[in-house]
Amino acid sequence: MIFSAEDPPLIFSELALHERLQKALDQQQFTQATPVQEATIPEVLKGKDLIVNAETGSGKTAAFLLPMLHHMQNNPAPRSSTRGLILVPTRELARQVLAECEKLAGFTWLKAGIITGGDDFRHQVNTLRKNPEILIATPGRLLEHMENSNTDFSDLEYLVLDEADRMLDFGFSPDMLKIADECREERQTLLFSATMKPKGMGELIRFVLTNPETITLSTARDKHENIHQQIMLSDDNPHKERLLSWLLKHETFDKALVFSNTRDNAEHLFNLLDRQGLQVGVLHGDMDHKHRKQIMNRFQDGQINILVATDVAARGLDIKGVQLVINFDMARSGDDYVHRIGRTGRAGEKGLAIALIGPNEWNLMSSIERYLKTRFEKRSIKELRGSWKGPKKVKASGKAAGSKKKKINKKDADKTKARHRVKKNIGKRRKPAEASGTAVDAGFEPLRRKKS
DNA sequence: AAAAAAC
Repeated sequence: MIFSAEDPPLIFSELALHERLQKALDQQQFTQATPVQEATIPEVLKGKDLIVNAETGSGKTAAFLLPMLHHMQNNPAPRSSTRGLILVPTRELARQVLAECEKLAGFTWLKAGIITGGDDFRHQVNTLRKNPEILIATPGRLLEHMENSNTDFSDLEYLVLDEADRMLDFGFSPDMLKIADECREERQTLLFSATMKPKGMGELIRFVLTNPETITLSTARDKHENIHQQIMLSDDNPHKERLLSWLLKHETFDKALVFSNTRDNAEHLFNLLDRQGLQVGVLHGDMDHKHRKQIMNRFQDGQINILVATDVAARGLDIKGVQLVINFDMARSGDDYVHRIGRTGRAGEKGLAIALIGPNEWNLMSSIERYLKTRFEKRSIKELRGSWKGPKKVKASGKAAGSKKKKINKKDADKTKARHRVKKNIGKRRKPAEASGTAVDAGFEPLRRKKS
């Protein structure tokens, strides 16, 4: 099923949600449902298993919270154990989902609890004893509680995987399978992401879901119309650092998010910008939980306006005022890139995303361009212009290619590349189907040669 | 090759 955002918007009251939920929506002045909410809420209420694809910042969280809360509010089950379990990939995202849940459920008696690493274990045992209807959790700590028999999912009605492709990838899938195995079989399972590719994970999905319906909202990764995307070619990291400082000092933004591919480099960039007197913080998985919380709070309420982070901050986080995203290192895949830049341009706002591209990131960048079916705008800063102008033009078939004057018509060049790519892909499709799984998952991988 | 998620 494919929905278009061009249909007239639906007013929340038409969904006939429970009056106490409607009251919370009114209070927060949410009058119109977003397209993903409009498409998903009725289907969840019908009891279907769903795979939902919708772009970053389109309102997916409320799309699963509202129908869950509505159903629970209309069907009280005071003696039931956990009724809804929501799994997310990071602690920060868990806190955010909890906050949204508490807001929407504010006029009901429904309760939500949070179970993540880093927080006090015994305190969480107490939370679980109170038996809230909804649990929001990261997999690792939840499994510990499960092993200690602190949980009971034998009555579970809803299992939700937020950032579902991430939750089912290699890093998380063993934990996910263990958790899903303990959940009541007659439950309803909902998968949400901006970059979900059901074909790439057939077996996992069959294990977790029953007769799922797929809902795909248009423009998941095709358009990103409200995010202006640019690249800057850079010689090396020192050059990138000069570009970074320049951008942070000359661009106008309320908040900026800078992505680095490693924790070490995130720390390094933080120190660099901090020494320059910028209001900056850093976030990565090697920091203790208290510090992580503190930095997030400070970024949220504007005490710092620049956050340097690893991919811990790439998915799901909804921080008001992030108008600039800088990829100091290019994202490792097209999907990672989509999630990173999706921290800006949320809920119809405008945003700017700039990737600094070093000589060894050229191939990565162009494979992401092909994956997104887009061409990034090249930008350079006069005062900081580097010497590297991109890769040397490679000749097509041994004919003269040395002359720099000879410019290839851009459209022709694109066509040539497209043909080349199609041929490669045809070759791949003829291979046995088992190869397709990993190839599709990685985002840009289909365009790369396999390592035999 | 590397981020995240457990203690």
